[in-house]
Amino acid sequence: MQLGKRKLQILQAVIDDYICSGEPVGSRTIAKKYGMGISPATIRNEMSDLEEMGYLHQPHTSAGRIPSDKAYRLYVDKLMKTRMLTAAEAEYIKKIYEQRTAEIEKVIEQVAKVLSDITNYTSVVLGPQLNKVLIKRIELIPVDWQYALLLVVTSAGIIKDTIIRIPADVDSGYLNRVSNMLTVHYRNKTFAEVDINSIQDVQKEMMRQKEFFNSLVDALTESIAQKEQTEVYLGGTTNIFNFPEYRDIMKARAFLSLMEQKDLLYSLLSKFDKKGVTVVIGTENECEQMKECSIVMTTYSIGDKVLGTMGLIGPTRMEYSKAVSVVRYVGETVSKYLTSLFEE
Amino acid sequence: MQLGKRKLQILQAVIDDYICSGEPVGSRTIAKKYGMGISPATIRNEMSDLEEMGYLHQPHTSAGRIPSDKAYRLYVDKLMKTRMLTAAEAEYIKKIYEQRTAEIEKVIEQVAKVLSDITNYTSVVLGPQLNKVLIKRIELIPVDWQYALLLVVTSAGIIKDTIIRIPADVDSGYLNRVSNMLTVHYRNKTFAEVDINSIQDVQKEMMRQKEFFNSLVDALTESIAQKEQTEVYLGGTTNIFNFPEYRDIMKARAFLSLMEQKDLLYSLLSKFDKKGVTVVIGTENECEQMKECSIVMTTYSIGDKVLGTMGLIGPTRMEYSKAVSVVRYVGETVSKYLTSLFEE
DNA sequence: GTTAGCACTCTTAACCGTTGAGTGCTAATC
DNA sequence: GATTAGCACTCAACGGTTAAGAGTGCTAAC
Repeated sequence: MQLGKRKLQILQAVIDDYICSGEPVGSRTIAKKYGMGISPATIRNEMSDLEEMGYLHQPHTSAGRIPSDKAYRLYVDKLMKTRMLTAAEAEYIKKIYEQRTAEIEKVIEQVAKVLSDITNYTSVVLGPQLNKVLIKRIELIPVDWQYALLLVVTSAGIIKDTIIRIPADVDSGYLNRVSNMLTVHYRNKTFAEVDINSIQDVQKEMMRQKEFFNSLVDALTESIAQKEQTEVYLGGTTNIFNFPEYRDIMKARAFLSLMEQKDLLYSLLSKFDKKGVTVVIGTENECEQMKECSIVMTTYSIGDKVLGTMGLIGPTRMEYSKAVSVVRYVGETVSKYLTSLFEE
Repeated sequence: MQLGKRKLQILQAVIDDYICSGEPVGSRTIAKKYGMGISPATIRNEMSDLEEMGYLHQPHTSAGRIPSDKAYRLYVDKLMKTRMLTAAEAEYIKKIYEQRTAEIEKVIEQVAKVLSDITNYTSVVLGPQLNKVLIKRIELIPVDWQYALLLVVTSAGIIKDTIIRIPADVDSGYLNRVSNMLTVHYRNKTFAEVDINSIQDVQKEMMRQKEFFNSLVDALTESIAQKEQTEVYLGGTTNIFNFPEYRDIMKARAFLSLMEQKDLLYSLLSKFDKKGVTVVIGTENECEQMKECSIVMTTYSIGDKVLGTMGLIGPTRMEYSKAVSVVRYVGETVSKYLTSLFEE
């Protein structure tokens, strides 16, 4: 069976209505609200066809219809009208850049807040992925006789700092020499290329403090691993309570528990690293607990290096047009902002 | 009317039972479970007295009794048996110190997680309050031609770092001189003493870069303000769903929204800065939204300088003995750990 | 002072008819 | 042949009634 123009119109009407009401949509409602000069009976016939084709389904015999994930997919790909941001939205988004901070983490944090505030969905932003940036300088700064600060400056302006213990008999001249050596060695490499073997090369050159070098290696590798894992910023997690489908305590709980599992979120979202906006609808999600949610995601970058992922999570009956336009706009402007900050 | 020994026994039985069941406790239950050789009828009489005295109340005529906040207060102050930690609990708490990190924030984060995991309540830990530590050194480290890292090393080993913009014509020698000057000026002062006026003294000495100095002042003051406000670490926020009294979606939502308001939490909890464990029960809370919750809090310190606050939030029918013993133990051991790390 | 007995209260769960929204089918209409 | 009015049918939701159960308070006996 073909999807004629009228079927598409009706499908769109059902989706639009369901997205905003959350209640199954009946033929009468469509005839009245989206009146296109046909009677409820005709609409019923069409809807029956649409159900057979897998675009709609009924929760029970005497209820209206609900769009399936397949319908949302069609909607997002073909039917949806791209929506412009309102002036108020654009204005609100500017908040991100107002503080003019040079710390990428602060920007990201603000992005999470703004995304969820504007859309009333839950926002997730992954921190910059270190494996995609280049190391520019490594520095060891003595803090006191016991500790030093290990500073890694990258091409994205990200400064990864860890405090490490230093042996008592190490002086700042020595730390300086080590810093220089590390910098020479790793300049313009990625974190992935910083492997232990190559560090042992350096170690050979600097036999004097074997033990110290080991702890340095530990700190470097651990700090990379750590950062890679868990930098997940959330916004508006309690927004989920706005949706009647989450009135059920068990569902709300499952959702919020999922949001607490940062590592799971990270592994789910870090996959989407292609540019542009990606929409994952309900059962398209691989993760079992997300089968009733949709994700609208994009990436952010400095220049053309993709740094991380940002997006929205909500029920499958999401206002896709709004979500997509907001996510796209924020993703693009954040990338521009970061590029202007860090790209020479 | 006096609280005789038997009344206390009965009150304790009601509290114990209610804490673990969450259901109003009837006279029969007490006679059976906590049998002290008296009949339900006698217990009824005693309970009636206890109600008159304000220790118990009934949700409705034909229901059992529920302890009032006054009863919990008595329980916590007099009745409660101090409980030892189990071996498993003590073992689990060791996790905090295993990573042997020298970063206080990492420790705090781990504390929040461990507290909530062990107790199944929601944990709140306030980050170290900068106004209580002494500045040891201020350093400006050039990152690239545009940015420098402003590093403040304190007596608590806390390193506050902010990236600031520097003018193009500033060289590293100049930054060094400024660092030294700031360090000399502020060594052994608290953040509260770093005020703009005194900074302007320094500015006079360093007229060459007025503009730069202003941005430095901004960065310093803002970074202090920022840190003071919002360093709140949470653990186990969804634990609240374990309690039947939070089956009600509106209650759960109110609780979780409260937990999202970090600044409110901060202002609520930062008041408790005396040593030892503090318990605030239900309506004893000043904050309206917390009138149905209890807080069990303590402080953590380095040496004898109190740094911050940590604790648990749960329903008023909290397992106080467990909560208090866990919070006390964690507070003490964390303080010891931090002291061993940072105190010379 | 304590307790058995009993009437009373109030919540909770189950049951059941009613209502209303919405469908699918059929037959008439355009 | 597509469209539509009409109608019987289905099913969730709502409200009212009832029965069960938990617990009390009171009274009278121990």
